[in-house]
Amino acid sequence: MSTTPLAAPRRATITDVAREAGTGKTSISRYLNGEMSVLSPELRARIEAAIERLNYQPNQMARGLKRGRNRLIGMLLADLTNPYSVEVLQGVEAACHALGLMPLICHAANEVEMERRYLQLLTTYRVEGVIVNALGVREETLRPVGGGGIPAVLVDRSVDGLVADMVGLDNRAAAELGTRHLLDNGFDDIWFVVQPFEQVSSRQLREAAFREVMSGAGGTSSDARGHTLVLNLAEPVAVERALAELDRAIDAADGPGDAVASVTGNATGNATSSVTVRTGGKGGRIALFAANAPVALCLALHLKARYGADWQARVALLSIDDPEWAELTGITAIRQPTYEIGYRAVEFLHERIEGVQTTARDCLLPGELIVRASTLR
Amino acid sequence: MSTTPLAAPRRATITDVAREAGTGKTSISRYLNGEMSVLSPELRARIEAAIERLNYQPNQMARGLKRGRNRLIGMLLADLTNPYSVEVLQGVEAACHALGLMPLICHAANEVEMERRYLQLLTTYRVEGVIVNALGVREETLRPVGGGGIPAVLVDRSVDGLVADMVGLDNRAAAELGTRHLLDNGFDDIWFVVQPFEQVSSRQLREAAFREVMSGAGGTSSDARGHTLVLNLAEPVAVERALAELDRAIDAADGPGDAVASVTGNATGNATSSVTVRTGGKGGRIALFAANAPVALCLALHLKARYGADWQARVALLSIDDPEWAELTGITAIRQPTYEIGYRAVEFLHERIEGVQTTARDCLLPGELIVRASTLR
DNA sequence: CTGTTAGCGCCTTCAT
DNA sequence: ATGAAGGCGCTAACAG
Repeated sequence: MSTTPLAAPRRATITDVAREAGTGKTSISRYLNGEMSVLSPELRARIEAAIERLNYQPNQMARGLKRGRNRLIGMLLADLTNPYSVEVLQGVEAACHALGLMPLICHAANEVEMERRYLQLLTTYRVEGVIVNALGVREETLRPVGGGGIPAVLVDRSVDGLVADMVGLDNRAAAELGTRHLLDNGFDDIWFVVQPFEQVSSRQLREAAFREVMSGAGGTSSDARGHTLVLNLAEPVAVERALAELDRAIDAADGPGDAVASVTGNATGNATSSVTVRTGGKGGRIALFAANAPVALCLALHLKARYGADWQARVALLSIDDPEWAELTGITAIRQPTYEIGYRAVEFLHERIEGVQTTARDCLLPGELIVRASTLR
Repeated sequence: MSTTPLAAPRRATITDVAREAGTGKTSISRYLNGEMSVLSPELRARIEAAIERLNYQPNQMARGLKRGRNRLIGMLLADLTNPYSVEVLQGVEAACHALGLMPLICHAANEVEMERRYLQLLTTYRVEGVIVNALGVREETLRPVGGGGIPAVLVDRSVDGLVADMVGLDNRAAAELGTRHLLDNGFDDIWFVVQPFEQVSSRQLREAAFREVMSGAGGTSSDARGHTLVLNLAEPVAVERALAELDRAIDAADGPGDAVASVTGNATGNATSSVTVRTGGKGGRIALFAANAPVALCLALHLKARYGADWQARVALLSIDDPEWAELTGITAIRQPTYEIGYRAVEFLHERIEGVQTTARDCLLPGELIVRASTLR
């Protein structure tokens, strides 16, 4: 209704309130900090009124400066574009809310340089702790943080050389779960597709677990073959090359009866070639195991472009991460307990901030397999 | 390599640096603020060295307290789950980066109460301005902000009663673009599906523009029918009901030549069964115009569940917003210039912070139609 | 060119 | 139960 007044002179300070309430700053401060028991009901009422009248709101910065803690924590995200991040964030926010913390969210957009800058910026704002889910974090990058005295907890990936709490998916179990599912459903030619994993512990673990299960399966079941394909999403040409390799395998695997030889190598140039001989039947349908949602999306888009809307008839797709389009497209997925990951991360951090000195803890949460049409039969 | 030292005594202060450099705080301060021209090269070098040695990093909070500005701006998002928000955010971050601002990102998770709390919290941290993309913002909610003296710029929606800059999609043009596209491609039964739009200006505008075009079309072309369907995503039962209504329409419109009776009920048990007799030709295919991505996703999921993977053969889907799964599923979309929206918002805000006093400005950016298989033929 | 002196808004002894 | 004084880390006049 009424137009808001344009006059916005200057926010009331504690001094203003004191004057308005006819008392000293100390009492106001006490009121603000909830030390009610030490204030006469009378004074308390006056203060309350003054605050109301002046629409006073304490300046967090000033409080922080004085008491040394500003209730700010940093949350460094490598990639908000990844639904995983947003979901984790929800948990983080909920926990912060519950613990009276304010998360400073920083989005590095997959740029290592950004990560460094943000970390340094957070430090500059004297955040009380940091939750890190970054790409290029190396021990030295985090030095100003982990070492500099401000507590840090890692999400999804650990950083070697840096001892810190970390919380994330139980990668081994998840990769095993997925691989077994594929094997159990008769797929004997499985491609694990993952972004460059040398630097990222979670990817490493997933890939290793996949390989382990596959090699075990080789002995047990007929002769399942497992391949690892690296998909460097940041390098379009590398992606091209990797996908082409995949296409060859798919084409070769398709169709019944006749034997086909396929030579494959990985994208890093450090080619790991493998020769496989198919023996046919419907069972020849290849299965793709995407290490995370971005990879799965890339694969799905490519396959759809190449084989048409019906691409799933030729290839099965399973992904770690359960993005919103998974249900729509019918791919099976391993959903991460993202919300809880975020929540726990904050809890850990909070404990550290409160001075807990335990040795670094790891919290590995289980993933949930969501079977959809893609990997059945 | 080396384990990070656990000793993390206390961050160096400007005083420490001064002592270390054998000079006064003022010079340090000058150095920090880039007033190099006023420092002897010699002193400057000593300062540089001292800072390096102590790994000193100025305390932003303290600076902010003193100079009255902390370079912090608030960014209130109604729903980070909506890809739109994340994309806008990227623009915001880029702009902040360029302008030396630090965005404090707040995610209200579609809860009006949260929005209020965050707004108040931001105020408490003395942010210099706020970018608001909220759900339940009413003039009074923003009072502490817009009126309280701290500049605000609105994104995507305007708030009546509140005069402030706003930047967003040119909703009228976008809705027209989409509707015309549908009409041009022979669809004569179009459903505009939107979340409750009484409170949200952008939704209102889109719906109105849709209706306008449709009524115009009724006169010109044959006799196109336009419907508006409200989908309250927050109310599962309401969603059920709305989707059931849609199903009826789809069943009725479908199929060529021969008459077919189909009985349908929805899953809630609260069955709204309907017997329909199809009469039409291919032209009878209904088109759905989703007002944004969340709506489109909801529709797509439902349709897929009801009509199977081939649902697009029965219904065409066009959406404002171009989520990552749009390409995958082949629906046509109107992509918003999200990045630019975010970028401009920050620019506006920055100007306000710098004291620009112009009357409230609106910046309406055009959407881009991306035609895909769904709405062709 | 460089250092001294006051605060910014708040919390915290320490008296009263 | 209440208030006065000092200081958190930094900047901004003023002197030298």
